[in-house]
Amino acid sequence: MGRGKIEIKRIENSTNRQVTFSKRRNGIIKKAREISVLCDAWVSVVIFSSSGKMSEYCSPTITLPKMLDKYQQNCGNKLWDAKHQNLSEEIDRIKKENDNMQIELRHLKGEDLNSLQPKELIPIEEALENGFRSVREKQDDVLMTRKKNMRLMEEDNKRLNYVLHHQQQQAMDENIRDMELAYHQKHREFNSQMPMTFRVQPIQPNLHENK
Amino acid sequence: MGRGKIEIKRIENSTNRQVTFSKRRNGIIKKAREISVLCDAWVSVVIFSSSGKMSEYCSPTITLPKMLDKYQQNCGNKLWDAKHQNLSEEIDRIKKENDNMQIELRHLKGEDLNSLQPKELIPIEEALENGFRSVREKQDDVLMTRKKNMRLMEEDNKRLNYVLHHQQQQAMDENIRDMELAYHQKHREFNSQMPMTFRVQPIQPNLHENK
DNA sequence: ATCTATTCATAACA
DNA sequence: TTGTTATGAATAGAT
Repeated sequence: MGRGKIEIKRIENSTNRQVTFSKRRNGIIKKAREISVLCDAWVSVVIFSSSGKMSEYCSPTITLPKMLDKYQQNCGNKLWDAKHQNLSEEIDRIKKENDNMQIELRHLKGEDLNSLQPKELIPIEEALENGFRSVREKQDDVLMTRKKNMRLMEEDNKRLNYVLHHQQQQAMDENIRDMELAYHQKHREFNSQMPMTFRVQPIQPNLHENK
Repeated sequence: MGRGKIEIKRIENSTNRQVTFSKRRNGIIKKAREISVLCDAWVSVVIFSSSGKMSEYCSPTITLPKMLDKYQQNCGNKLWDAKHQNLSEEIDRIKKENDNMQIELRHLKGEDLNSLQPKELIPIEEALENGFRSVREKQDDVLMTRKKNMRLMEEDNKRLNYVLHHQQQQAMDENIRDMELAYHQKHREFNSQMPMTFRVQPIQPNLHENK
C-alpha cells in the first residue's frame, strides 16, 4: 500500500523510518480503537519507538492493569512473579544486612555480650577504643578551634575598645579645644565692651602665656 | 475497505461481529509485527474478544514483563498490585533503617565525625564509654571465671592426685601383703622339702615379727 | 474458509 | 512535521 510495495524489513533511512513509524503507529491505534468498538473487544496496545517514545491505546471501560490481570489469568504467564521474587529476595538480603548491623551496634553499645565468646570481645574492645579516640580527638579539635576563636575575638575586642577609647579621647580633646576657643572668643567680645578692671582673666589655659 | 463502508459502532449481528473480530485482529497483529520490524519498535498488543478469548503479540527481543517495566518507567502508572507495592515500600523502609544504622555504626567507629555538630559528639562519646565499660566488665567476668575455674581445677587436681596416690599406696600395700602371703606360702612349701640350713629367711617385711 | 469489490492505509514525494 | 496521491493492503459482504 503506497506508491510502491515495500519489503517488511528494517527501514535503513532514519527519516523514513521515523515517518513510517508515526503513520503506522497511528494506523495501529486507529485499528485497535475500531476493533474494540466494532466487536466489543478489549484491546491494549503499547508501542515504544526506537528512540524510546511511548504510545499506548487501551479500550475504554478497562485499564491496562486490569487488562494485565486478565492476561495473567488467561495465559498463566507469570508477569510479576519474577519481579515479585526479586523484591522478596532483596528484602531478605537487606534484612539480613540489617540484623548483622543491629547485632554489631548492640555489641558496640555493650549489649548482648553474653552471646559472645571471650575471644570475640577483643575486636569489639579495639573498635570501641579507636572510636573513642577519634571522638575525643574531634572534640579536642572543636575545643581548640573554639579557644582560638575566643582568643581572636578577645583580641579583636581589645583592639576595638582601644580604637573606640582613642576616638572618644580625641573627640573630647577637640571638644575642649572648641570650648577654649569659644571661651576666648566670648571674652574678647565681652572685654571689649568693659572697663579694664572688670575684665575676666583666663584662669588656667593661658598660664603659660604669662610666663 | 470492503464491499461497503461501515460505520464504526458495535456490530449487532453476532456472527458478523465474530468474523470481523477475527479478521481485524489478524490485521492488527500483522501490522504490529510489521511496525516492529520496519521501525525497530517495541510493540505489545493484547486483545480479548467479547467472548473472552485472548490473543497477543509482543515484539521479539522483548518480553511482556519488560515492556511493562518500561511502561511503568514511562508513565508512572502503577501496574503492580498492592502486594507488590507493599514490598517496595518495605524495601524503602528497611533501606532507610539500614542507612541510619550504617551512619550510627560509622560514627561509633569514629568515621565521618566531621559531618556532625560538636554537640552531637557527646552522646556518641557516652555510648562509647558505656560500651567500653560493659565490654571491660564482661572481660573481667571472663577472667574471674577463668581464674576461679583454674583454682577449682587445681584443687580438684590436688585432690585427685591425693586420692590417686593414696590408692596407689594402698594398692602397693596390698600387693606387698599379697607378696608376703605368697612368699610365706611358697616358703612353707619350699622349706618343707629342704634342709634347714638352706631355708631363705624373709629379710625386711617380717622384721617386726621377730621383735 | 475463500473470493472480490471496495475502502483504507500508506510509501513516496512535496 | 504535514499534506497529497498513486498504489497495494485490508476487509465487508457474499459464497
